[in-house]
Amino acid sequence: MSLPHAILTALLEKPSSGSELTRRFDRSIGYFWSATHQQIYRELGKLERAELIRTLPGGAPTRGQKKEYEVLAAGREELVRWVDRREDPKVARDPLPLRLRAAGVVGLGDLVDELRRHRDLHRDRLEEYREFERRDYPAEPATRQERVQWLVLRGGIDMEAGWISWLTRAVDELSEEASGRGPRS
Amino acid sequence: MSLPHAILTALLEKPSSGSELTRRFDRSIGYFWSATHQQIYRELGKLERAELIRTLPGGAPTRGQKKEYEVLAAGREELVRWVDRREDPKVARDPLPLRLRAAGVVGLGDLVDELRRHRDLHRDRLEEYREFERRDYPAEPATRQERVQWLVLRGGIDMEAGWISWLTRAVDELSEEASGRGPRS
DNA sequence: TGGAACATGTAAGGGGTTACATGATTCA
DNA sequence: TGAATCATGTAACCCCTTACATGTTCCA
Repeated sequence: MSLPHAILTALLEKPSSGSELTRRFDRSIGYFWSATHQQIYRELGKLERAELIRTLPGGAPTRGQKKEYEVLAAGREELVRWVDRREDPKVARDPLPLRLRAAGVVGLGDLVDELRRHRDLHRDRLEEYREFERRDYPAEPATRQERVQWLVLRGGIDMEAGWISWLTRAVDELSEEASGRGPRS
Repeated sequence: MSLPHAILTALLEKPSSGSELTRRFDRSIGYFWSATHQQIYRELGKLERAELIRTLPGGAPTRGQKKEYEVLAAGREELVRWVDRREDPKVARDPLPLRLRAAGVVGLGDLVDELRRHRDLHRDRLEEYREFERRDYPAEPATRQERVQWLVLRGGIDMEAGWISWLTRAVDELSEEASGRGPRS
């Protein structure tokens, strides 16, 4: 039940249409959640039927026209309840370590190359996040909202750095084994 | 499509029944994937119908009796294909940073306490993983399978350490704000 | 005016979560 | 023999993913 609350948060930060929300999920919210436009439109419909959000007056009723939404008081109250809820951490879910473990049984194949590729993709993402940080938080943030958004961004940065560190070690140890000629790359 | 392959891996490592698999998922495989017994039984049925696994001869046909499965050649081949597949990294999905971001808009409430609670839970899990490491890998592992399993475990350890580091920083910065009296705890 | 890009929406299929059900085993 | 536990299994619901569909706006 995180998507509706992520949408409520985004709409409180700034009233938006479905396509704008999709773009914002690809960017700042995407550090820890992703959503396709289909999910977002379906969820917007649900939230509107539940009277937690409404379309801004003057919204076009037809298909293909932008429809802007804003959060109603009931929506904000629901979000407060969600923030204050006690909820245990979920186990991370990532196929790559699983594939590595499978490779321990059936052989490495080209998996070390795949690990290198992932390491490089994470490096790219890390660089992108660091660029966001330089651009959006050049100085100590003033408001609580900015400080919290910065914290979340640094969570994304730490996460990417962690992956890179682990993948580097894995590539290092496994390429020794694969080649017998010492680490590559 | 990771669960069936996680099950194939586990069964190759050691033929097991559904309940045994459930316990093994709670332990070593669970660093990066979790599954309930319902998921596992459903998936075992699918894998058996697809003739990727079979019940060991002498398995009891009735309900309530243990049924041990082993992997067939086709199952191993499917696992090899999965390991060699090229698949991009997924975005992490975690509600806690989202809740933090929501708190930036609607107010912190008791969220800092919740962050402390999560930090402590991650500390417990980290300690548990480190205990596994001490117990299961006291010396340099000899086989590829052991080295890979150790790498996966260290991935879990790194991940937990990353969470603890981030949560500590978040608690530190936000408790200053919440109290105005400097960091607590 | 016609094609490309944009915006919203529908539908199908699969995985995950939760609640519940049934047979077997164990043991007081 | 009856309750507790174990092992397997069924069912319902919701979210996520992918493919596809329809209307609008922009612009060469």
